[in-house]
Amino acid sequence: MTGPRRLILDVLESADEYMSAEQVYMEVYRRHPGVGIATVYRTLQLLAEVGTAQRVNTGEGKARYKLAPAGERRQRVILVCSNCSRTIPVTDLGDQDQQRITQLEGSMSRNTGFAVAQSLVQFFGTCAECGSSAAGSGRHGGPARVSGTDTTGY
Amino acid sequence: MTGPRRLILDVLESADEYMSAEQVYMEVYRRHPGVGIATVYRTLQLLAEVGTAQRVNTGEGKARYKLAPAGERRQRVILVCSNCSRTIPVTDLGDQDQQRITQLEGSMSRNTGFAVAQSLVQFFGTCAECGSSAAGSGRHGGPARVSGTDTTGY
DNA sequence: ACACTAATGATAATGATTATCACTAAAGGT
DNA sequence: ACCTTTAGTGATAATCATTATCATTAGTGT
Repeated sequence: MTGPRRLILDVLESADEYMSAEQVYMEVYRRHPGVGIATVYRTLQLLAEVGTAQRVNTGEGKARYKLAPAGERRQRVILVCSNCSRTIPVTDLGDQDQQRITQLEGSMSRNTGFAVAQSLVQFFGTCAECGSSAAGSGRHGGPARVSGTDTTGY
Repeated sequence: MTGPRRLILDVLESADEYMSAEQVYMEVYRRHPGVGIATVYRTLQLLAEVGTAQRVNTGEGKARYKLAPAGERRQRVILVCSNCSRTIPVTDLGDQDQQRITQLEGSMSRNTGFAVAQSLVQFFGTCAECGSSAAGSGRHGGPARVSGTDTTGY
């Protein structure tokens, strides 16, 4: 664990949204100029391989990274706002929702023989802020919590 | 509807998997050299905008396209094999599975205020062929059907 | 035939990512 | 301490997918 790597890890730790490599680099640069962007890319790739970071592709033409939650989450759910292009990780998925994904996984495995190792569920649409505040293209909010008791089952 | 566009559409029609822009171009070229790759990109983008084609990002660093099914499917499920890198669209999702996704959408909307317009569920893992045949990196099979009565509910 | 527009093909330009390469710092052996 | 090896680094060139540019062409209506 070298200096630059530690720094990049810290930057990821202090973020709650998915960050692009460039965003990571800018923050790294702000805290300690002199670290090359190549190292950022290398380290992000390394972290993703090792499983420390998660990598997603939201369709912007670049990858985004986030620190993997402690409990080794195989199932990731993210909301991608088509308006402000925020990428909101759903950090605390409710039991019911988690089960739904697990059931989907089982269904795939059963019906197609595909052995699922990881799941990525992406919802595209309009985030709460963009939905209420007419339009605009601002930047706002934090990660989403979705747990809670889902009495309706819907 | 011009010649090149017709041709590109035909190519997409005759494929059952998601194709990269380059794959489309190669097939277009095979059938009728002279069509530029720029036109392929332009047309794919157009088709995706209009909703005729679906565009997904599997994490390879390039987009893949497939003709959108007739019934305007908002919910897409694809299996991405980490071994042979096949991208298998799940064309015929069972009612139960479809409902599960709809329920997930509802859950998001209810808990975070995010208005879901489209869903993309990606499962990463090992496809049946790669799973059984030890390893290797071949190319095989067609699209997956997942309907059928799911008695276990799992 | 004539002007007008949308579409095309070739190619340059861009943006994200990866590869190369010389250099440094840490680690090990002697 | 000295030499060797190795992993990691920063700068930068190279690559890959995609988009923009631009002159040319194919239609279309007059």
